[in-house]
Amino acid sequence: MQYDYSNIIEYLLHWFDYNARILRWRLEPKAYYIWISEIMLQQTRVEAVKGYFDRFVEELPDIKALAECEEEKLLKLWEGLGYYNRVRNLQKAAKIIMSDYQGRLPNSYEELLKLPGIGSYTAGAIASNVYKIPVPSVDGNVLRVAKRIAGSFDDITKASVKKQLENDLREIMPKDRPGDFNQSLMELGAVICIPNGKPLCEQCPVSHLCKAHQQGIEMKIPVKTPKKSRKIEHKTILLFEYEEREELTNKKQTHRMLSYYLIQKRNKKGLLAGLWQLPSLEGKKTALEIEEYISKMMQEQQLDFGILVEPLGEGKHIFSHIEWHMKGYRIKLTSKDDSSIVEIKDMINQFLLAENQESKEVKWIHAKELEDYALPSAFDTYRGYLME
DNA sequence: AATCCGGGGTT
DNA sequence: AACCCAGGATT
Repeated sequence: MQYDYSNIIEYLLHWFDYNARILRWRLEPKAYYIWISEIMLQQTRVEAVKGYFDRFVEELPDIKALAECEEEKLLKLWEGLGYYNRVRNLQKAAKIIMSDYQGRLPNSYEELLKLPGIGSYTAGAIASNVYKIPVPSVDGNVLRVAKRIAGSFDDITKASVKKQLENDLREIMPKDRPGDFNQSLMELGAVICIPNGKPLCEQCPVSHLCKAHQQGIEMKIPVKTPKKSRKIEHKTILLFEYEEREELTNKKQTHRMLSYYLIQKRNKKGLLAGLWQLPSLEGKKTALEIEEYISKMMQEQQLDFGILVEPLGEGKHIFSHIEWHMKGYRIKLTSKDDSSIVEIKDMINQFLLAENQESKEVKWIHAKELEDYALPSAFDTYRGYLME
């Protein structure tokens, strides 16, 4: 054992009894709720999860409902939470649970670990909280808290350091309240022994046992190797628009114009997998390049449409590991003859295929229909240009 | 062991 | 602008 943490248990549990935040999955700690919350909480703050959790379990109240949910609806429920593989794995696991585990979450650490989306942290969290199994669940909070208490300069980005801590904690888990002990470590990390800024050691129930506090080196721990800098990608966002005349029976108006916009399904793998996007091109194109591009394409498709290219300004979106620097254009298509929107749609589809992009589903929608499709916030700069 | 995968709040 | 978050899967 590298460090003996057994002295902190009683203080942390007592502190937790009086200071635990009130969270829905704590009030009603069903296996399904614990599972869903733990997946949502991966790399995501409690405050961000609350609303998503309530909506999710209302729409999908049990494992069966989750297993049977349409992917489109699932992604919409997850839209904005990020790391979308989490929700795909959630459903994969739900299907496995329905077919192999009689619809109930497995009740051992090892079996939980086999399910997609469940690693050592989540398996420990479910096992200890739902089934009272004395196993640790080590996340970023626990690593920070533990290393400060031990006064250790171990690099917590190393997998070996996490494994060592898991082993040390496994030996001293309180048999009566393993779940509460795990939660108390995380709660302390989230509220007192915080990641950004100075920890609130005056309020800490274990400051008298904390090596970092004794030596005044709280801010020097934990040690982490810096992350790789973000890569910058330049993109051109295309807002294809087409107006159609809608006849009205209304006496005051005989008709009105309705706008269609083009959205496109993203690849099944990679960034924002399976979500929708506005069609885009690599690099920042000029308006002239866009016009030439489409003219050429119309010739090849032997269709003649009027086009109007309007610059929509620049936008930026920052992911954790990539930056998108975007330039947008509205491309308004106007019919010169009786050609239907079907032909235009085909033309655009061909256009996108011809540009050596993967074959992706495209859809013409009204602005209002956007609420049915998961269009991530990376496109917020241009979302506002969609009008009814 | 590195790299990929979001989005938003803090400092 | 940099850092981090109730991490896991893939390479």
